[in-house]
Amino acid sequence: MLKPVQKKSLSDSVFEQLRAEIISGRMEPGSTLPGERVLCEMLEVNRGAVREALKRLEQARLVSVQHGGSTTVLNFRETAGTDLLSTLLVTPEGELDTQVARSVMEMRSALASDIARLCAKRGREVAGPLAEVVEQMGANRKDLVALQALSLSFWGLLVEASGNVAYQLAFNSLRDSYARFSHLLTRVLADELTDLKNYKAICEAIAAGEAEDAEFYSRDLMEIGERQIVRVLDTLDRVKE
Amino acid sequence: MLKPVQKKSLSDSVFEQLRAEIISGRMEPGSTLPGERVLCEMLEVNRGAVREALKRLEQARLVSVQHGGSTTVLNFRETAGTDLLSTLLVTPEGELDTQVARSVMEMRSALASDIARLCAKRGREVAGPLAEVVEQMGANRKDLVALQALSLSFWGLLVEASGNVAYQLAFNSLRDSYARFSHLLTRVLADELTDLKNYKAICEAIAAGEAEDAEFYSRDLMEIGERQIVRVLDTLDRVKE
DNA sequence: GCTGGTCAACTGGTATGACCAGTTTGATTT
DNA sequence: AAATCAAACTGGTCATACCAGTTGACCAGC
Repeated sequence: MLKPVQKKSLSDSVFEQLRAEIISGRMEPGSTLPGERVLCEMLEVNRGAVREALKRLEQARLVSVQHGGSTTVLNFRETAGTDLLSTLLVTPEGELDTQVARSVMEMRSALASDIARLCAKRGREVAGPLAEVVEQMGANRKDLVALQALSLSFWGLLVEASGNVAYQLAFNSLRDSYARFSHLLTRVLADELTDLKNYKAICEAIAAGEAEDAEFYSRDLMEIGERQIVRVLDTLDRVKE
Repeated sequence: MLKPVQKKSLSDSVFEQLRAEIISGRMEPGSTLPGERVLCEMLEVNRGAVREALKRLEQARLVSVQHGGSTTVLNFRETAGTDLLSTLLVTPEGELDTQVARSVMEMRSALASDIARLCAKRGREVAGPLAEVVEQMGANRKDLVALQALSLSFWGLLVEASGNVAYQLAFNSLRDSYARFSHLLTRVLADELTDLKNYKAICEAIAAGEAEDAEFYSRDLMEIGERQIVRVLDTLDRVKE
């Protein structure tokens, strides 16, 4: 399968470079960035490119820039939003950050169960489309990659029907993080993806408006995958020592 | 109390204007934005300002711009991160969006209980500083505004000690949303803020490493505030009809 | 009739150099 | 020592030119 080649603009490169410096900690929170004109020289680009990159960093809450003053590095852990997760998931060395991965899995479990609960409470109309997805999962029970996509659809429907935008936005960030490593997780999540019984149970609980059941089965389902992934992460950590 | 006046740059204004158009739905997802040069004319600013604003919109995942092609509006509900919450909390008319507020409160409850649980599991060393905050809360039990700040410190410590970056980043967005209306919530949250017994119970559960207790008391505490706020939100909705 | 090439007219991306507007600094004045 | 003020920073705005992808109409050539 061929993928579209990714093309980066200058300001994108500048942005990524500065972001890496900040996230890695090489630029400490509170320290000041070089002036725009200096950055131009160092990076050998024009000032417009630098400014566009700085605006993006500001939007991501990684830096704070003030007219006349200087641009300072923020403590992103205390300011950034969840959209930074997919970036944090990759260490400066390009490897998977296991601690961040654990965080993502924990959040996934917590959100999923509450999403299902809310859905049973006030989004029962989604049970129909949901059942269709589960049916397709049944038809593709041997194709893990297809199941991955269907599972994402399943939870996408659920989170939308939950009527909770906060969860939806957090879900977006989790999904983006997931996308970065989905190919590695296909097999690790096999048990969860093929647990059709649980998907159906969630579906039925929502259709029946049984919030507690929906919450219970979701938590159960999530814990299956979380357990497996944590096991892999623990192994990874042990190997690296 | 005087507050520093906020000074907006041109690109900030452009950004906010376009963001409002997108969030309000006046610009539909999938539709294309006018070209940069056209925007310049319409907004009467130079192209640099427009481009900086577009970069920020891109970073916030509200639009997608491609070289040579056109700039299209994204469905922010399916792409943005939690940092958009504080913006969504205010309707185009400048009022509080009660549905978003409910979402925020629900997420708060879900996160808080899991944060406390994780803290008891692997962040017990925070019990000391935590106890200090609780002690200060006791000393200021009559000053609701002080209690608000201390409560934020309490949860800030907790989320940091939980060792879960995903929760920390989500917490940042919740905190920002909260900040916008904290003055209105001072009295509504009075019962929660003065429930010292519960704060202490959480504190002790964490010190003892009792994850289930920490989770239970947190959920209990959050539900106090959530119940009150939901009651107010329901009233607001009823009045507006 | 289809494929593939070419070209013009879009779109956004980069570059430059000037100037405006706040902030900081430090020498000067009181 | 404290207040003052002007240079020398910093970022913000601007106009203009040109580079670089994208699109679609058009036109060979098989």
